[in-house]
Amino acid sequence: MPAQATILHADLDAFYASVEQLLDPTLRGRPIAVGGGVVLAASYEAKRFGVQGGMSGWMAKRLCPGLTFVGGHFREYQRLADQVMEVLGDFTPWVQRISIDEAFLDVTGSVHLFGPPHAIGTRIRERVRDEIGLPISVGAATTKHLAKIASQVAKPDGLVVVPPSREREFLDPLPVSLVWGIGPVTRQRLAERGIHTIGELAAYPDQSLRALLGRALGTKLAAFAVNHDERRVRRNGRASSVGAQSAFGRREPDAELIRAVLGHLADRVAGRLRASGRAGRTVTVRVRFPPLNAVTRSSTRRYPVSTTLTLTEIAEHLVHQALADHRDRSEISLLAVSVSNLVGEAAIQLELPLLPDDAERPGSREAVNRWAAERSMDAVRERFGRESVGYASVALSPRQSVPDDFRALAEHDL
DNA sequence: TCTGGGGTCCTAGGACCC
DNA sequence: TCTGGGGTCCTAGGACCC
Repeated sequence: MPAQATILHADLDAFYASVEQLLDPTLRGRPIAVGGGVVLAASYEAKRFGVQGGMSGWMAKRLCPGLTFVGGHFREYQRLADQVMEVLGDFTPWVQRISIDEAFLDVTGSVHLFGPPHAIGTRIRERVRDEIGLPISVGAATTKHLAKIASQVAKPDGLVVVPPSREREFLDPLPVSLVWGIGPVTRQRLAERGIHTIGELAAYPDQSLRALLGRALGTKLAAFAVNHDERRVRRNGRASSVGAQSAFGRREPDAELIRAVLGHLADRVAGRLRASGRAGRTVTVRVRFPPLNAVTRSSTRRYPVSTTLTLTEIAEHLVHQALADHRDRSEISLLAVSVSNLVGEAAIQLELPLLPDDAERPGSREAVNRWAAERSMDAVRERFGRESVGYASVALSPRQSVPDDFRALAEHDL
């Protein structure tokens, strides 16, 4: 029984951009960005100029005048990433995919088949390069967290193995921002205390850390500092919430706009819920007021929701509530709808007495009608495509909106 | 020319129950 | 007839991740 686990973190490099360069050889070696109005991904050649994901297109162009924007081949991203995950699965059944382009592998039991961590990492990188044509970085260590840091250090296109005896030596000089869970706000808060490196973080008293960052994060970081970290690689579970959002620039929040956008969002969300046989009791909306302040309103229902019409009505009510609380704001720039507190099919199909006609109550005539109408619409769409029937997609500055195929990449399994 | 979209987890206060 | 403590659920906001 091995006392120590061996965990790998495999992470495709500048994934979307690498796929574009794979598909079109004339793009190789050049600074490119996937996207347009906003940068969804940048190649390493572009990153050298400071171009980053999430950045607006004009800003990226200003940093890197030679930048080429390419339209996304979103289906290809999914297909190629799935192929990579299959390769990973050849080395161990213990693969935890954490996003489209990265995964943890527990290879503790694979060492007798494939050799030490360094050999496994090397073999994975060769196979992904030879069989799929993409660069991938790999980190290896005794915990997930450390393996992930190692792969970040390995990038681009590298392999870093942290031997168990040299963990402190490896970690201490690294910036705290490499620690999972430390973002800009926490990094700033730590910097104000003179903490910049992981070594300095480790030396900081646990109590003070908790006082500074709150119980959960403080405890987590304290545990991390002494390497008492979560190391179990779980296989992937199901999502616990489903949502959709749409940004549309500054608009006056008139009732018509709100109904149109929410109808569209609710359609996406409820459609995915029905497709996976789930429904959720809590409906949350988010309203963003320019430039970036957002408020949320939520409502937990007695019965789980999965029809577009019901979800739209609830969301509309919540949005109007939020707007009423912020009458001073004359414009909004984003609406979001999400459903949580999910339950499975069995819990949805409750038979209840058919008394008052409440659209949210399972078994009521109205609920059955809605459900049936939308299920038949789902069926038509399945055969003839999403656009064939149903809620007209909202014609809001279409150049700003992101294609459905791109949205699908970010969806978690329901 | 301002900043996309899909998620998870934590905190804090209040309601309510035992 | 005042007080207490714990647990659970809900709501709103926020940090963070990819």
